[in-house]
Amino acid sequence: MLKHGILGLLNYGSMTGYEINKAFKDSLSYFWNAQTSQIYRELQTIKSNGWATDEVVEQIGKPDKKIFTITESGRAELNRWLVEDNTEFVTRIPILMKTFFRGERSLEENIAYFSQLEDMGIDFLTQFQNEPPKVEDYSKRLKDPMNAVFWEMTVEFGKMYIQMYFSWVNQCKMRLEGIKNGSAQETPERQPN
Amino acid sequence: MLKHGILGLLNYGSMTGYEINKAFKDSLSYFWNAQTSQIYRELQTIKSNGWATDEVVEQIGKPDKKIFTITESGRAELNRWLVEDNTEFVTRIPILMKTFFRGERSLEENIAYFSQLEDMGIDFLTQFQNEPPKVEDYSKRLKDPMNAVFWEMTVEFGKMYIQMYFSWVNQCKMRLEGIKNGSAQETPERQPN
DNA sequence: TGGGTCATGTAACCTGTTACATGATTAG
DNA sequence: CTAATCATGTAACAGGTTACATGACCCA
Repeated sequence: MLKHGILGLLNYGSMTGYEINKAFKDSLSYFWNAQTSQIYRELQTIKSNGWATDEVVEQIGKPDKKIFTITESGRAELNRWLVEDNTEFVTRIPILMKTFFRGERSLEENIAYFSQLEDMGIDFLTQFQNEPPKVEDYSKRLKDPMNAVFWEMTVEFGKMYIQMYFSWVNQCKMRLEGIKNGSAQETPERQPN
Repeated sequence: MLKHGILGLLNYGSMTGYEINKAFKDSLSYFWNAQTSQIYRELQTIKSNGWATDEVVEQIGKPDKKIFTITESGRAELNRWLVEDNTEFVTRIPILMKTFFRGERSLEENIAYFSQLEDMGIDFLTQFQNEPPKVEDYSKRLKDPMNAVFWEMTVEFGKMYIQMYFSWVNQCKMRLEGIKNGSAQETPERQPN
């Protein structure tokens, strides 16, 4: 998956590991985390699979750099992956894993927990609004405006997700507050379907 | 994370690896995939960390089974994890990774792609409605009704997520259909903020 | 006689995380 | 003088995936 993300970026134009890392942070990091070390490792694999070639360029006043260029075989692999029909719907959501077992802690602590989740969402949103995904810079060379349509779609997903997330968090918080204030119908003894 | 999920289940009552696997499929699998082999491996680690003990029980007409029981130290670890404040907001979403690079393919193919995403959502929803998360069975021994509140919250998240997902997919599909039918304002040349 | 349930895993590989390492240039 | 930017990674470990292996019992 990460391999194919890198391949996709290289398809926009030749880049160094450093640039890929930045491009990643500026766009894909909103829904996919990748460590710098992992990117360099994947580049090795990509090269040894023949999906890209590299060229070392010496620089004055700066460290040497290694520019990766996608090959025909790499482009074929990218397209194979794009067309392949195996993406799974289920995504690991760490927040839900924790929420699931929260019955173990006190009511007050759990109300605070949801406030904390709310804060996390706000932090993400702030970051998202201050430094919105900006792949545009990396693809000036790409004349095809269709790419931008898909970038926007992933951004749109992000916006809708955050909105949904906030309403979920608030709903959970309100429910716990209802229980705290002793409204009996909030505790599920025989909840309706 | 998986370790702590298993620990959480063991906290509801002693179980074999087989039962944990089933409990997982019936509840946590809606937001966390785990292979059977992985569960057995994690149980080894859990045991060697002293978070659970095991007891082999011979059976007639059935294979022997190994019942795991959470220890005080395991319960402490579960609570440490629950209280710990390190859950990251960003989740890897494979579907977005693919969508991001879809500009590479044709319009028609991309419209079909979103139909396919829609079908995936429908499949998930069907499965979700036919066999809804049912942890209840595994926790009859737990008198505390508070647990169910949190289980329901994760189910609620799932419902809201699917809804959001469907409206995103349809919105994307409609946008592509708009482009296909030649409405110029859909192609982003200078899109507004 | 064929498929489902019960019940255990191992081995190899791939992917992700954490910690460490180096060092010059440039802008404030 | 200090922090950021540029630019490369390695090593070790943790977590996830795929393939394989075994075998009895029960129900239709």
